[in-house]
Amino acid sequence: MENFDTVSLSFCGGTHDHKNCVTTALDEAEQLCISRGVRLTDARKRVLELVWESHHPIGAYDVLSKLSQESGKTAPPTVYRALDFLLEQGLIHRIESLNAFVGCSHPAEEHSGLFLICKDCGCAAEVHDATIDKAILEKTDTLGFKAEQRMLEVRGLCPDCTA
Amino acid sequence: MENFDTVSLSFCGGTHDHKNCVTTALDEAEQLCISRGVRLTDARKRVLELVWESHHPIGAYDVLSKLSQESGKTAPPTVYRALDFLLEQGLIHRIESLNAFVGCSHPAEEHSGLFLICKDCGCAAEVHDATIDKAILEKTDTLGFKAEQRMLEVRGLCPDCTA
DNA sequence: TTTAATTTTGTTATGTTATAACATTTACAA
DNA sequence: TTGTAAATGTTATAACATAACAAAATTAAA
Repeated sequence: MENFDTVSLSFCGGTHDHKNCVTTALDEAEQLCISRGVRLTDARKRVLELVWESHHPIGAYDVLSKLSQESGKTAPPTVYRALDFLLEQGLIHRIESLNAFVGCSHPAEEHSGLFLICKDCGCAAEVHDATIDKAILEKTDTLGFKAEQRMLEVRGLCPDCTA
Repeated sequence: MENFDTVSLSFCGGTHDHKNCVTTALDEAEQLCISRGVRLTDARKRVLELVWESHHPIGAYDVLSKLSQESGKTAPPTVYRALDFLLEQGLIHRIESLNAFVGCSHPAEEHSGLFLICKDCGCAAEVHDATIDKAILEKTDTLGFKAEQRMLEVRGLCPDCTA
C-alpha cells in the first residue's frame, strides 16, 4: 500500500490525464475480476467506465441516462445491478451523503476511505489515514461493537476552492 | 461535556425508561429554542417527539404516517420542514446510510458524532471520541481541506446482538 | 455437443425518499 | 390593527431504488 495517502487524492484542480486514470482503472478491474473468478461483463465494465469518466461522484440515474443515450432505452435495474456488482468487488465506492458513486483506485485491497467532498466544485477525493482507522477501531472495540463497514465523509471546501 | 462518551450510548439492550428520555429531550429542546430565539412550534415539537419515541432511527415517511394517523392527512413537506428545522437546531441527527433520523441527546453543543448501527437489531448509538475527531481534523488540515461537516457511521453488530 | 444448471440481462411495475412552487394561515412587532 | 415575516397547507412531481418474473447467455456436466 505504498503511497496510499496520495495516490487516490485528486481534487479537481489537480491537472492529470484523467483518460489515463480510466484506462488504468479498467485494466486493473479486468485483472482483478479474472483473478477472483468473477465476470466483468460488458455492461458492468461500461458502467465502471462511466463512473470513472465522471469527474464528480455520479448518481445512478446519470449513469442510466448516459447508458440510454448510447444503447437505447435502459431500465434502472440494469444500472443498479452493475453498481451493486462493482460495489461488492470494491471497484467503486458509494458516497452515502450524495447517493452517488466514485471509482476506487486501489480495489485490490479492502479498505474504508475518508471522502472529502467539496461543496463548491462538487469533487470528491478519497484519502486514507491509519491514525483515523485505528482511532475508530479502538473506539468500537472498547464498546464491544463488532464493526463491519464504515462510512466517513467530510463536506467542506477543497484546496482549489478555498484559494 | 461531562461523560459525553456514555450519555448518548444506549444500545437496545440497555434497560432504561425511554419515556423519561423523551420528556427530558423535549424539555431541553424547548429551553434551547427559547434561548436561541427560534420557535419550537407544535408541529416541530410533535415530530421531535415521534423521532425520540422511536427506538430505532426513523424514516421521514414513518413520521409522516404517524402524523397522518393522529392529525388526518399530512403531506411530506410538513414532515421534511420540521425535520430540517430540527436538524438545523441540532436536535436530531440524520443517519445518511439509512435515510433516517435519531434524536440528539446533547443538542446544546455543536458536535459530530459517530453512529454505531446494528445491522441485526437496527438500533443506533451515538458516541463521541476526541481521538477520532482530532485524527480527522489533522488529516483534513494537512490536505488543505476546510472541513465543515462530517458524517461517520459504522455498521456492524452491537454488543447485545453479538452475544 | 447437446443438455441442464446457473448467471446475467431485459422488462414492467411499483415502492421509497425528497423537493418545487404557490396558496393560506398564523404570529409578532410596528 | 395592520403590515410583515414566518410557518403551514396543498398539489404536483422529481429523484432514488427494488420486486418480480421472463428471456437470454454462459458455463459445466453428461
